[in-house]
Amino acid sequence: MNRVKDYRKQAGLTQFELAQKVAVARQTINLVENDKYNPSLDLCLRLARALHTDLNHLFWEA
Amino acid sequence: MNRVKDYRKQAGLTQFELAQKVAVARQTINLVENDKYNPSLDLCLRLARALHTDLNHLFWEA
DNA sequence: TAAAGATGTCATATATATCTGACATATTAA
DNA sequence: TTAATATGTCAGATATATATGACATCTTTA
Repeated sequence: MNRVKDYRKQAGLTQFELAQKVAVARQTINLVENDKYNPSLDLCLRLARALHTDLNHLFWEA
Repeated sequence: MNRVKDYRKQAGLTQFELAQKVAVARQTINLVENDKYNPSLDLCLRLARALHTDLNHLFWEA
């Protein structure tokens, strides 16, 4: 239950546009948003920067 | 340049003990601490919980 | 000292993240 | 309604995270 989709929509980006920003395939964004797998830390960092937030906001639940 | 080693030492754990807590091999902890590769988000989350901290403290640099 | 424990590293094997290409459906715009 | 765009998903291929076993070095303790 990460917050990638929320932050992406708030940024007005499509899955494809976000994928380009972080240099992965669109399918990868789709799978991450739907918790279909487990992204690498490096991808998580790129997502957080592309969405102007940080790791905790995207992926941490207290 | 993550902070896993700092938090592990502060917790008084060896690489082997931390590895057991998060259910990976000792070598995996060693490689993560020395930035030899790119752990999965799931492992990052387990490390953060085992070390009583969060993703940003372990892996985020402003 | 010597022995035990901790760490760094290698080589090989396996599981899985990620890619490419494709197609179906849903949503939005002409 | 049609055309274009966005999303969800599948199958097959490749790259890489992680495991296992082993060994060397360094540090700590008996």
